[in-house]
Amino acid sequence: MEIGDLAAPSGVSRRALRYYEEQGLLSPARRPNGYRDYPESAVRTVRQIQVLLAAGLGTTVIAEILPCLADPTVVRVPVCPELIDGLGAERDRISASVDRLLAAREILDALIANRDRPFAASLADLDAAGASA
Amino acid sequence: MEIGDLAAPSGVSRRALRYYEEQGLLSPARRPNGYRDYPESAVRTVRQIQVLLAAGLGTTVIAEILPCLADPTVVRVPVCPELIDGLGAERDRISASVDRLLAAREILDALIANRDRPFAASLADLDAAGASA
DNA sequence: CTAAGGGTTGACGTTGACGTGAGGGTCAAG
DNA sequence: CTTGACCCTCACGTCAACGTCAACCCTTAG
Repeated sequence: MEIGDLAAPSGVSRRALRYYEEQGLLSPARRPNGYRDYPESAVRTVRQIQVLLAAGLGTTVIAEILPCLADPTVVRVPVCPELIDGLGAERDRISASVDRLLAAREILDALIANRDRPFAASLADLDAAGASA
Repeated sequence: MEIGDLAAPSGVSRRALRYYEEQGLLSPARRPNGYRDYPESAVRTVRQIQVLLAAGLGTTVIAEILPCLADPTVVRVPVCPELIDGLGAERDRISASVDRLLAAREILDALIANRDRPFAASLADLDAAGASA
């Protein structure tokens, strides 16, 4: 499939796809005319990339773990060595982010719900989240 | 309290505090010598800012909702008008972010745990998260 | 007096994931 | 054979939340 066929349904821009390739996240084949030729599996890969990017992972880390996620039916995990430790750190970062996101959501919920009443509970939640950060 | 007294325990840099002021998030008084003079309540406010920033809210939005969070014991919510709708949108964004973060964490967990076994369940989770995005 | 360690205001640099043209091939349709 | 819709490769622009450096002032300890 060409870049447009991949971009449209994925909701990701062509520019982003070229950027992903530039960063080593995708390596589409090339047609004789130079056009990029993506396999069907690229759709899934792009979704993986999007999720990991949204989780705050950089393209370089994603480039490292993408091989471990590729073609699960065919290939085995290529034994990522000490990379695992880095992933643990990333995992912790994500967990912390989730906590802060939830705390922020509580604040917003309080603001939305109690549009003209005071709210002390949300501030307590805030302290809890702040202490964990 | 001076800027250093606020920065140190809050874990936020002096530069950040000046930036917050520049963005209208903080308005410390000034000593005769020009030094910023923060009230004790600024500690709490800074934590609020940090949480909301970490939630992906911009400084402009935070500047709008901070008055609604200030001095809950003294002031009442100043009736934020249609701002509430924007907050609802932010809330939804946060919820979506949480979903994606959890999906990403599942991927990482699968990678960490099954360091040499395949993993199909995490890919299903990925599809679910990708569909909601 | 002087050095150390605060503070102040600019103002430019950074980082990451792209946006946005510029300038130019390719290809099926009319 | 030209129009229009794709594609390509540079390559600079953007945006946000600061980092960093410069050049300067204020204050306290020795």
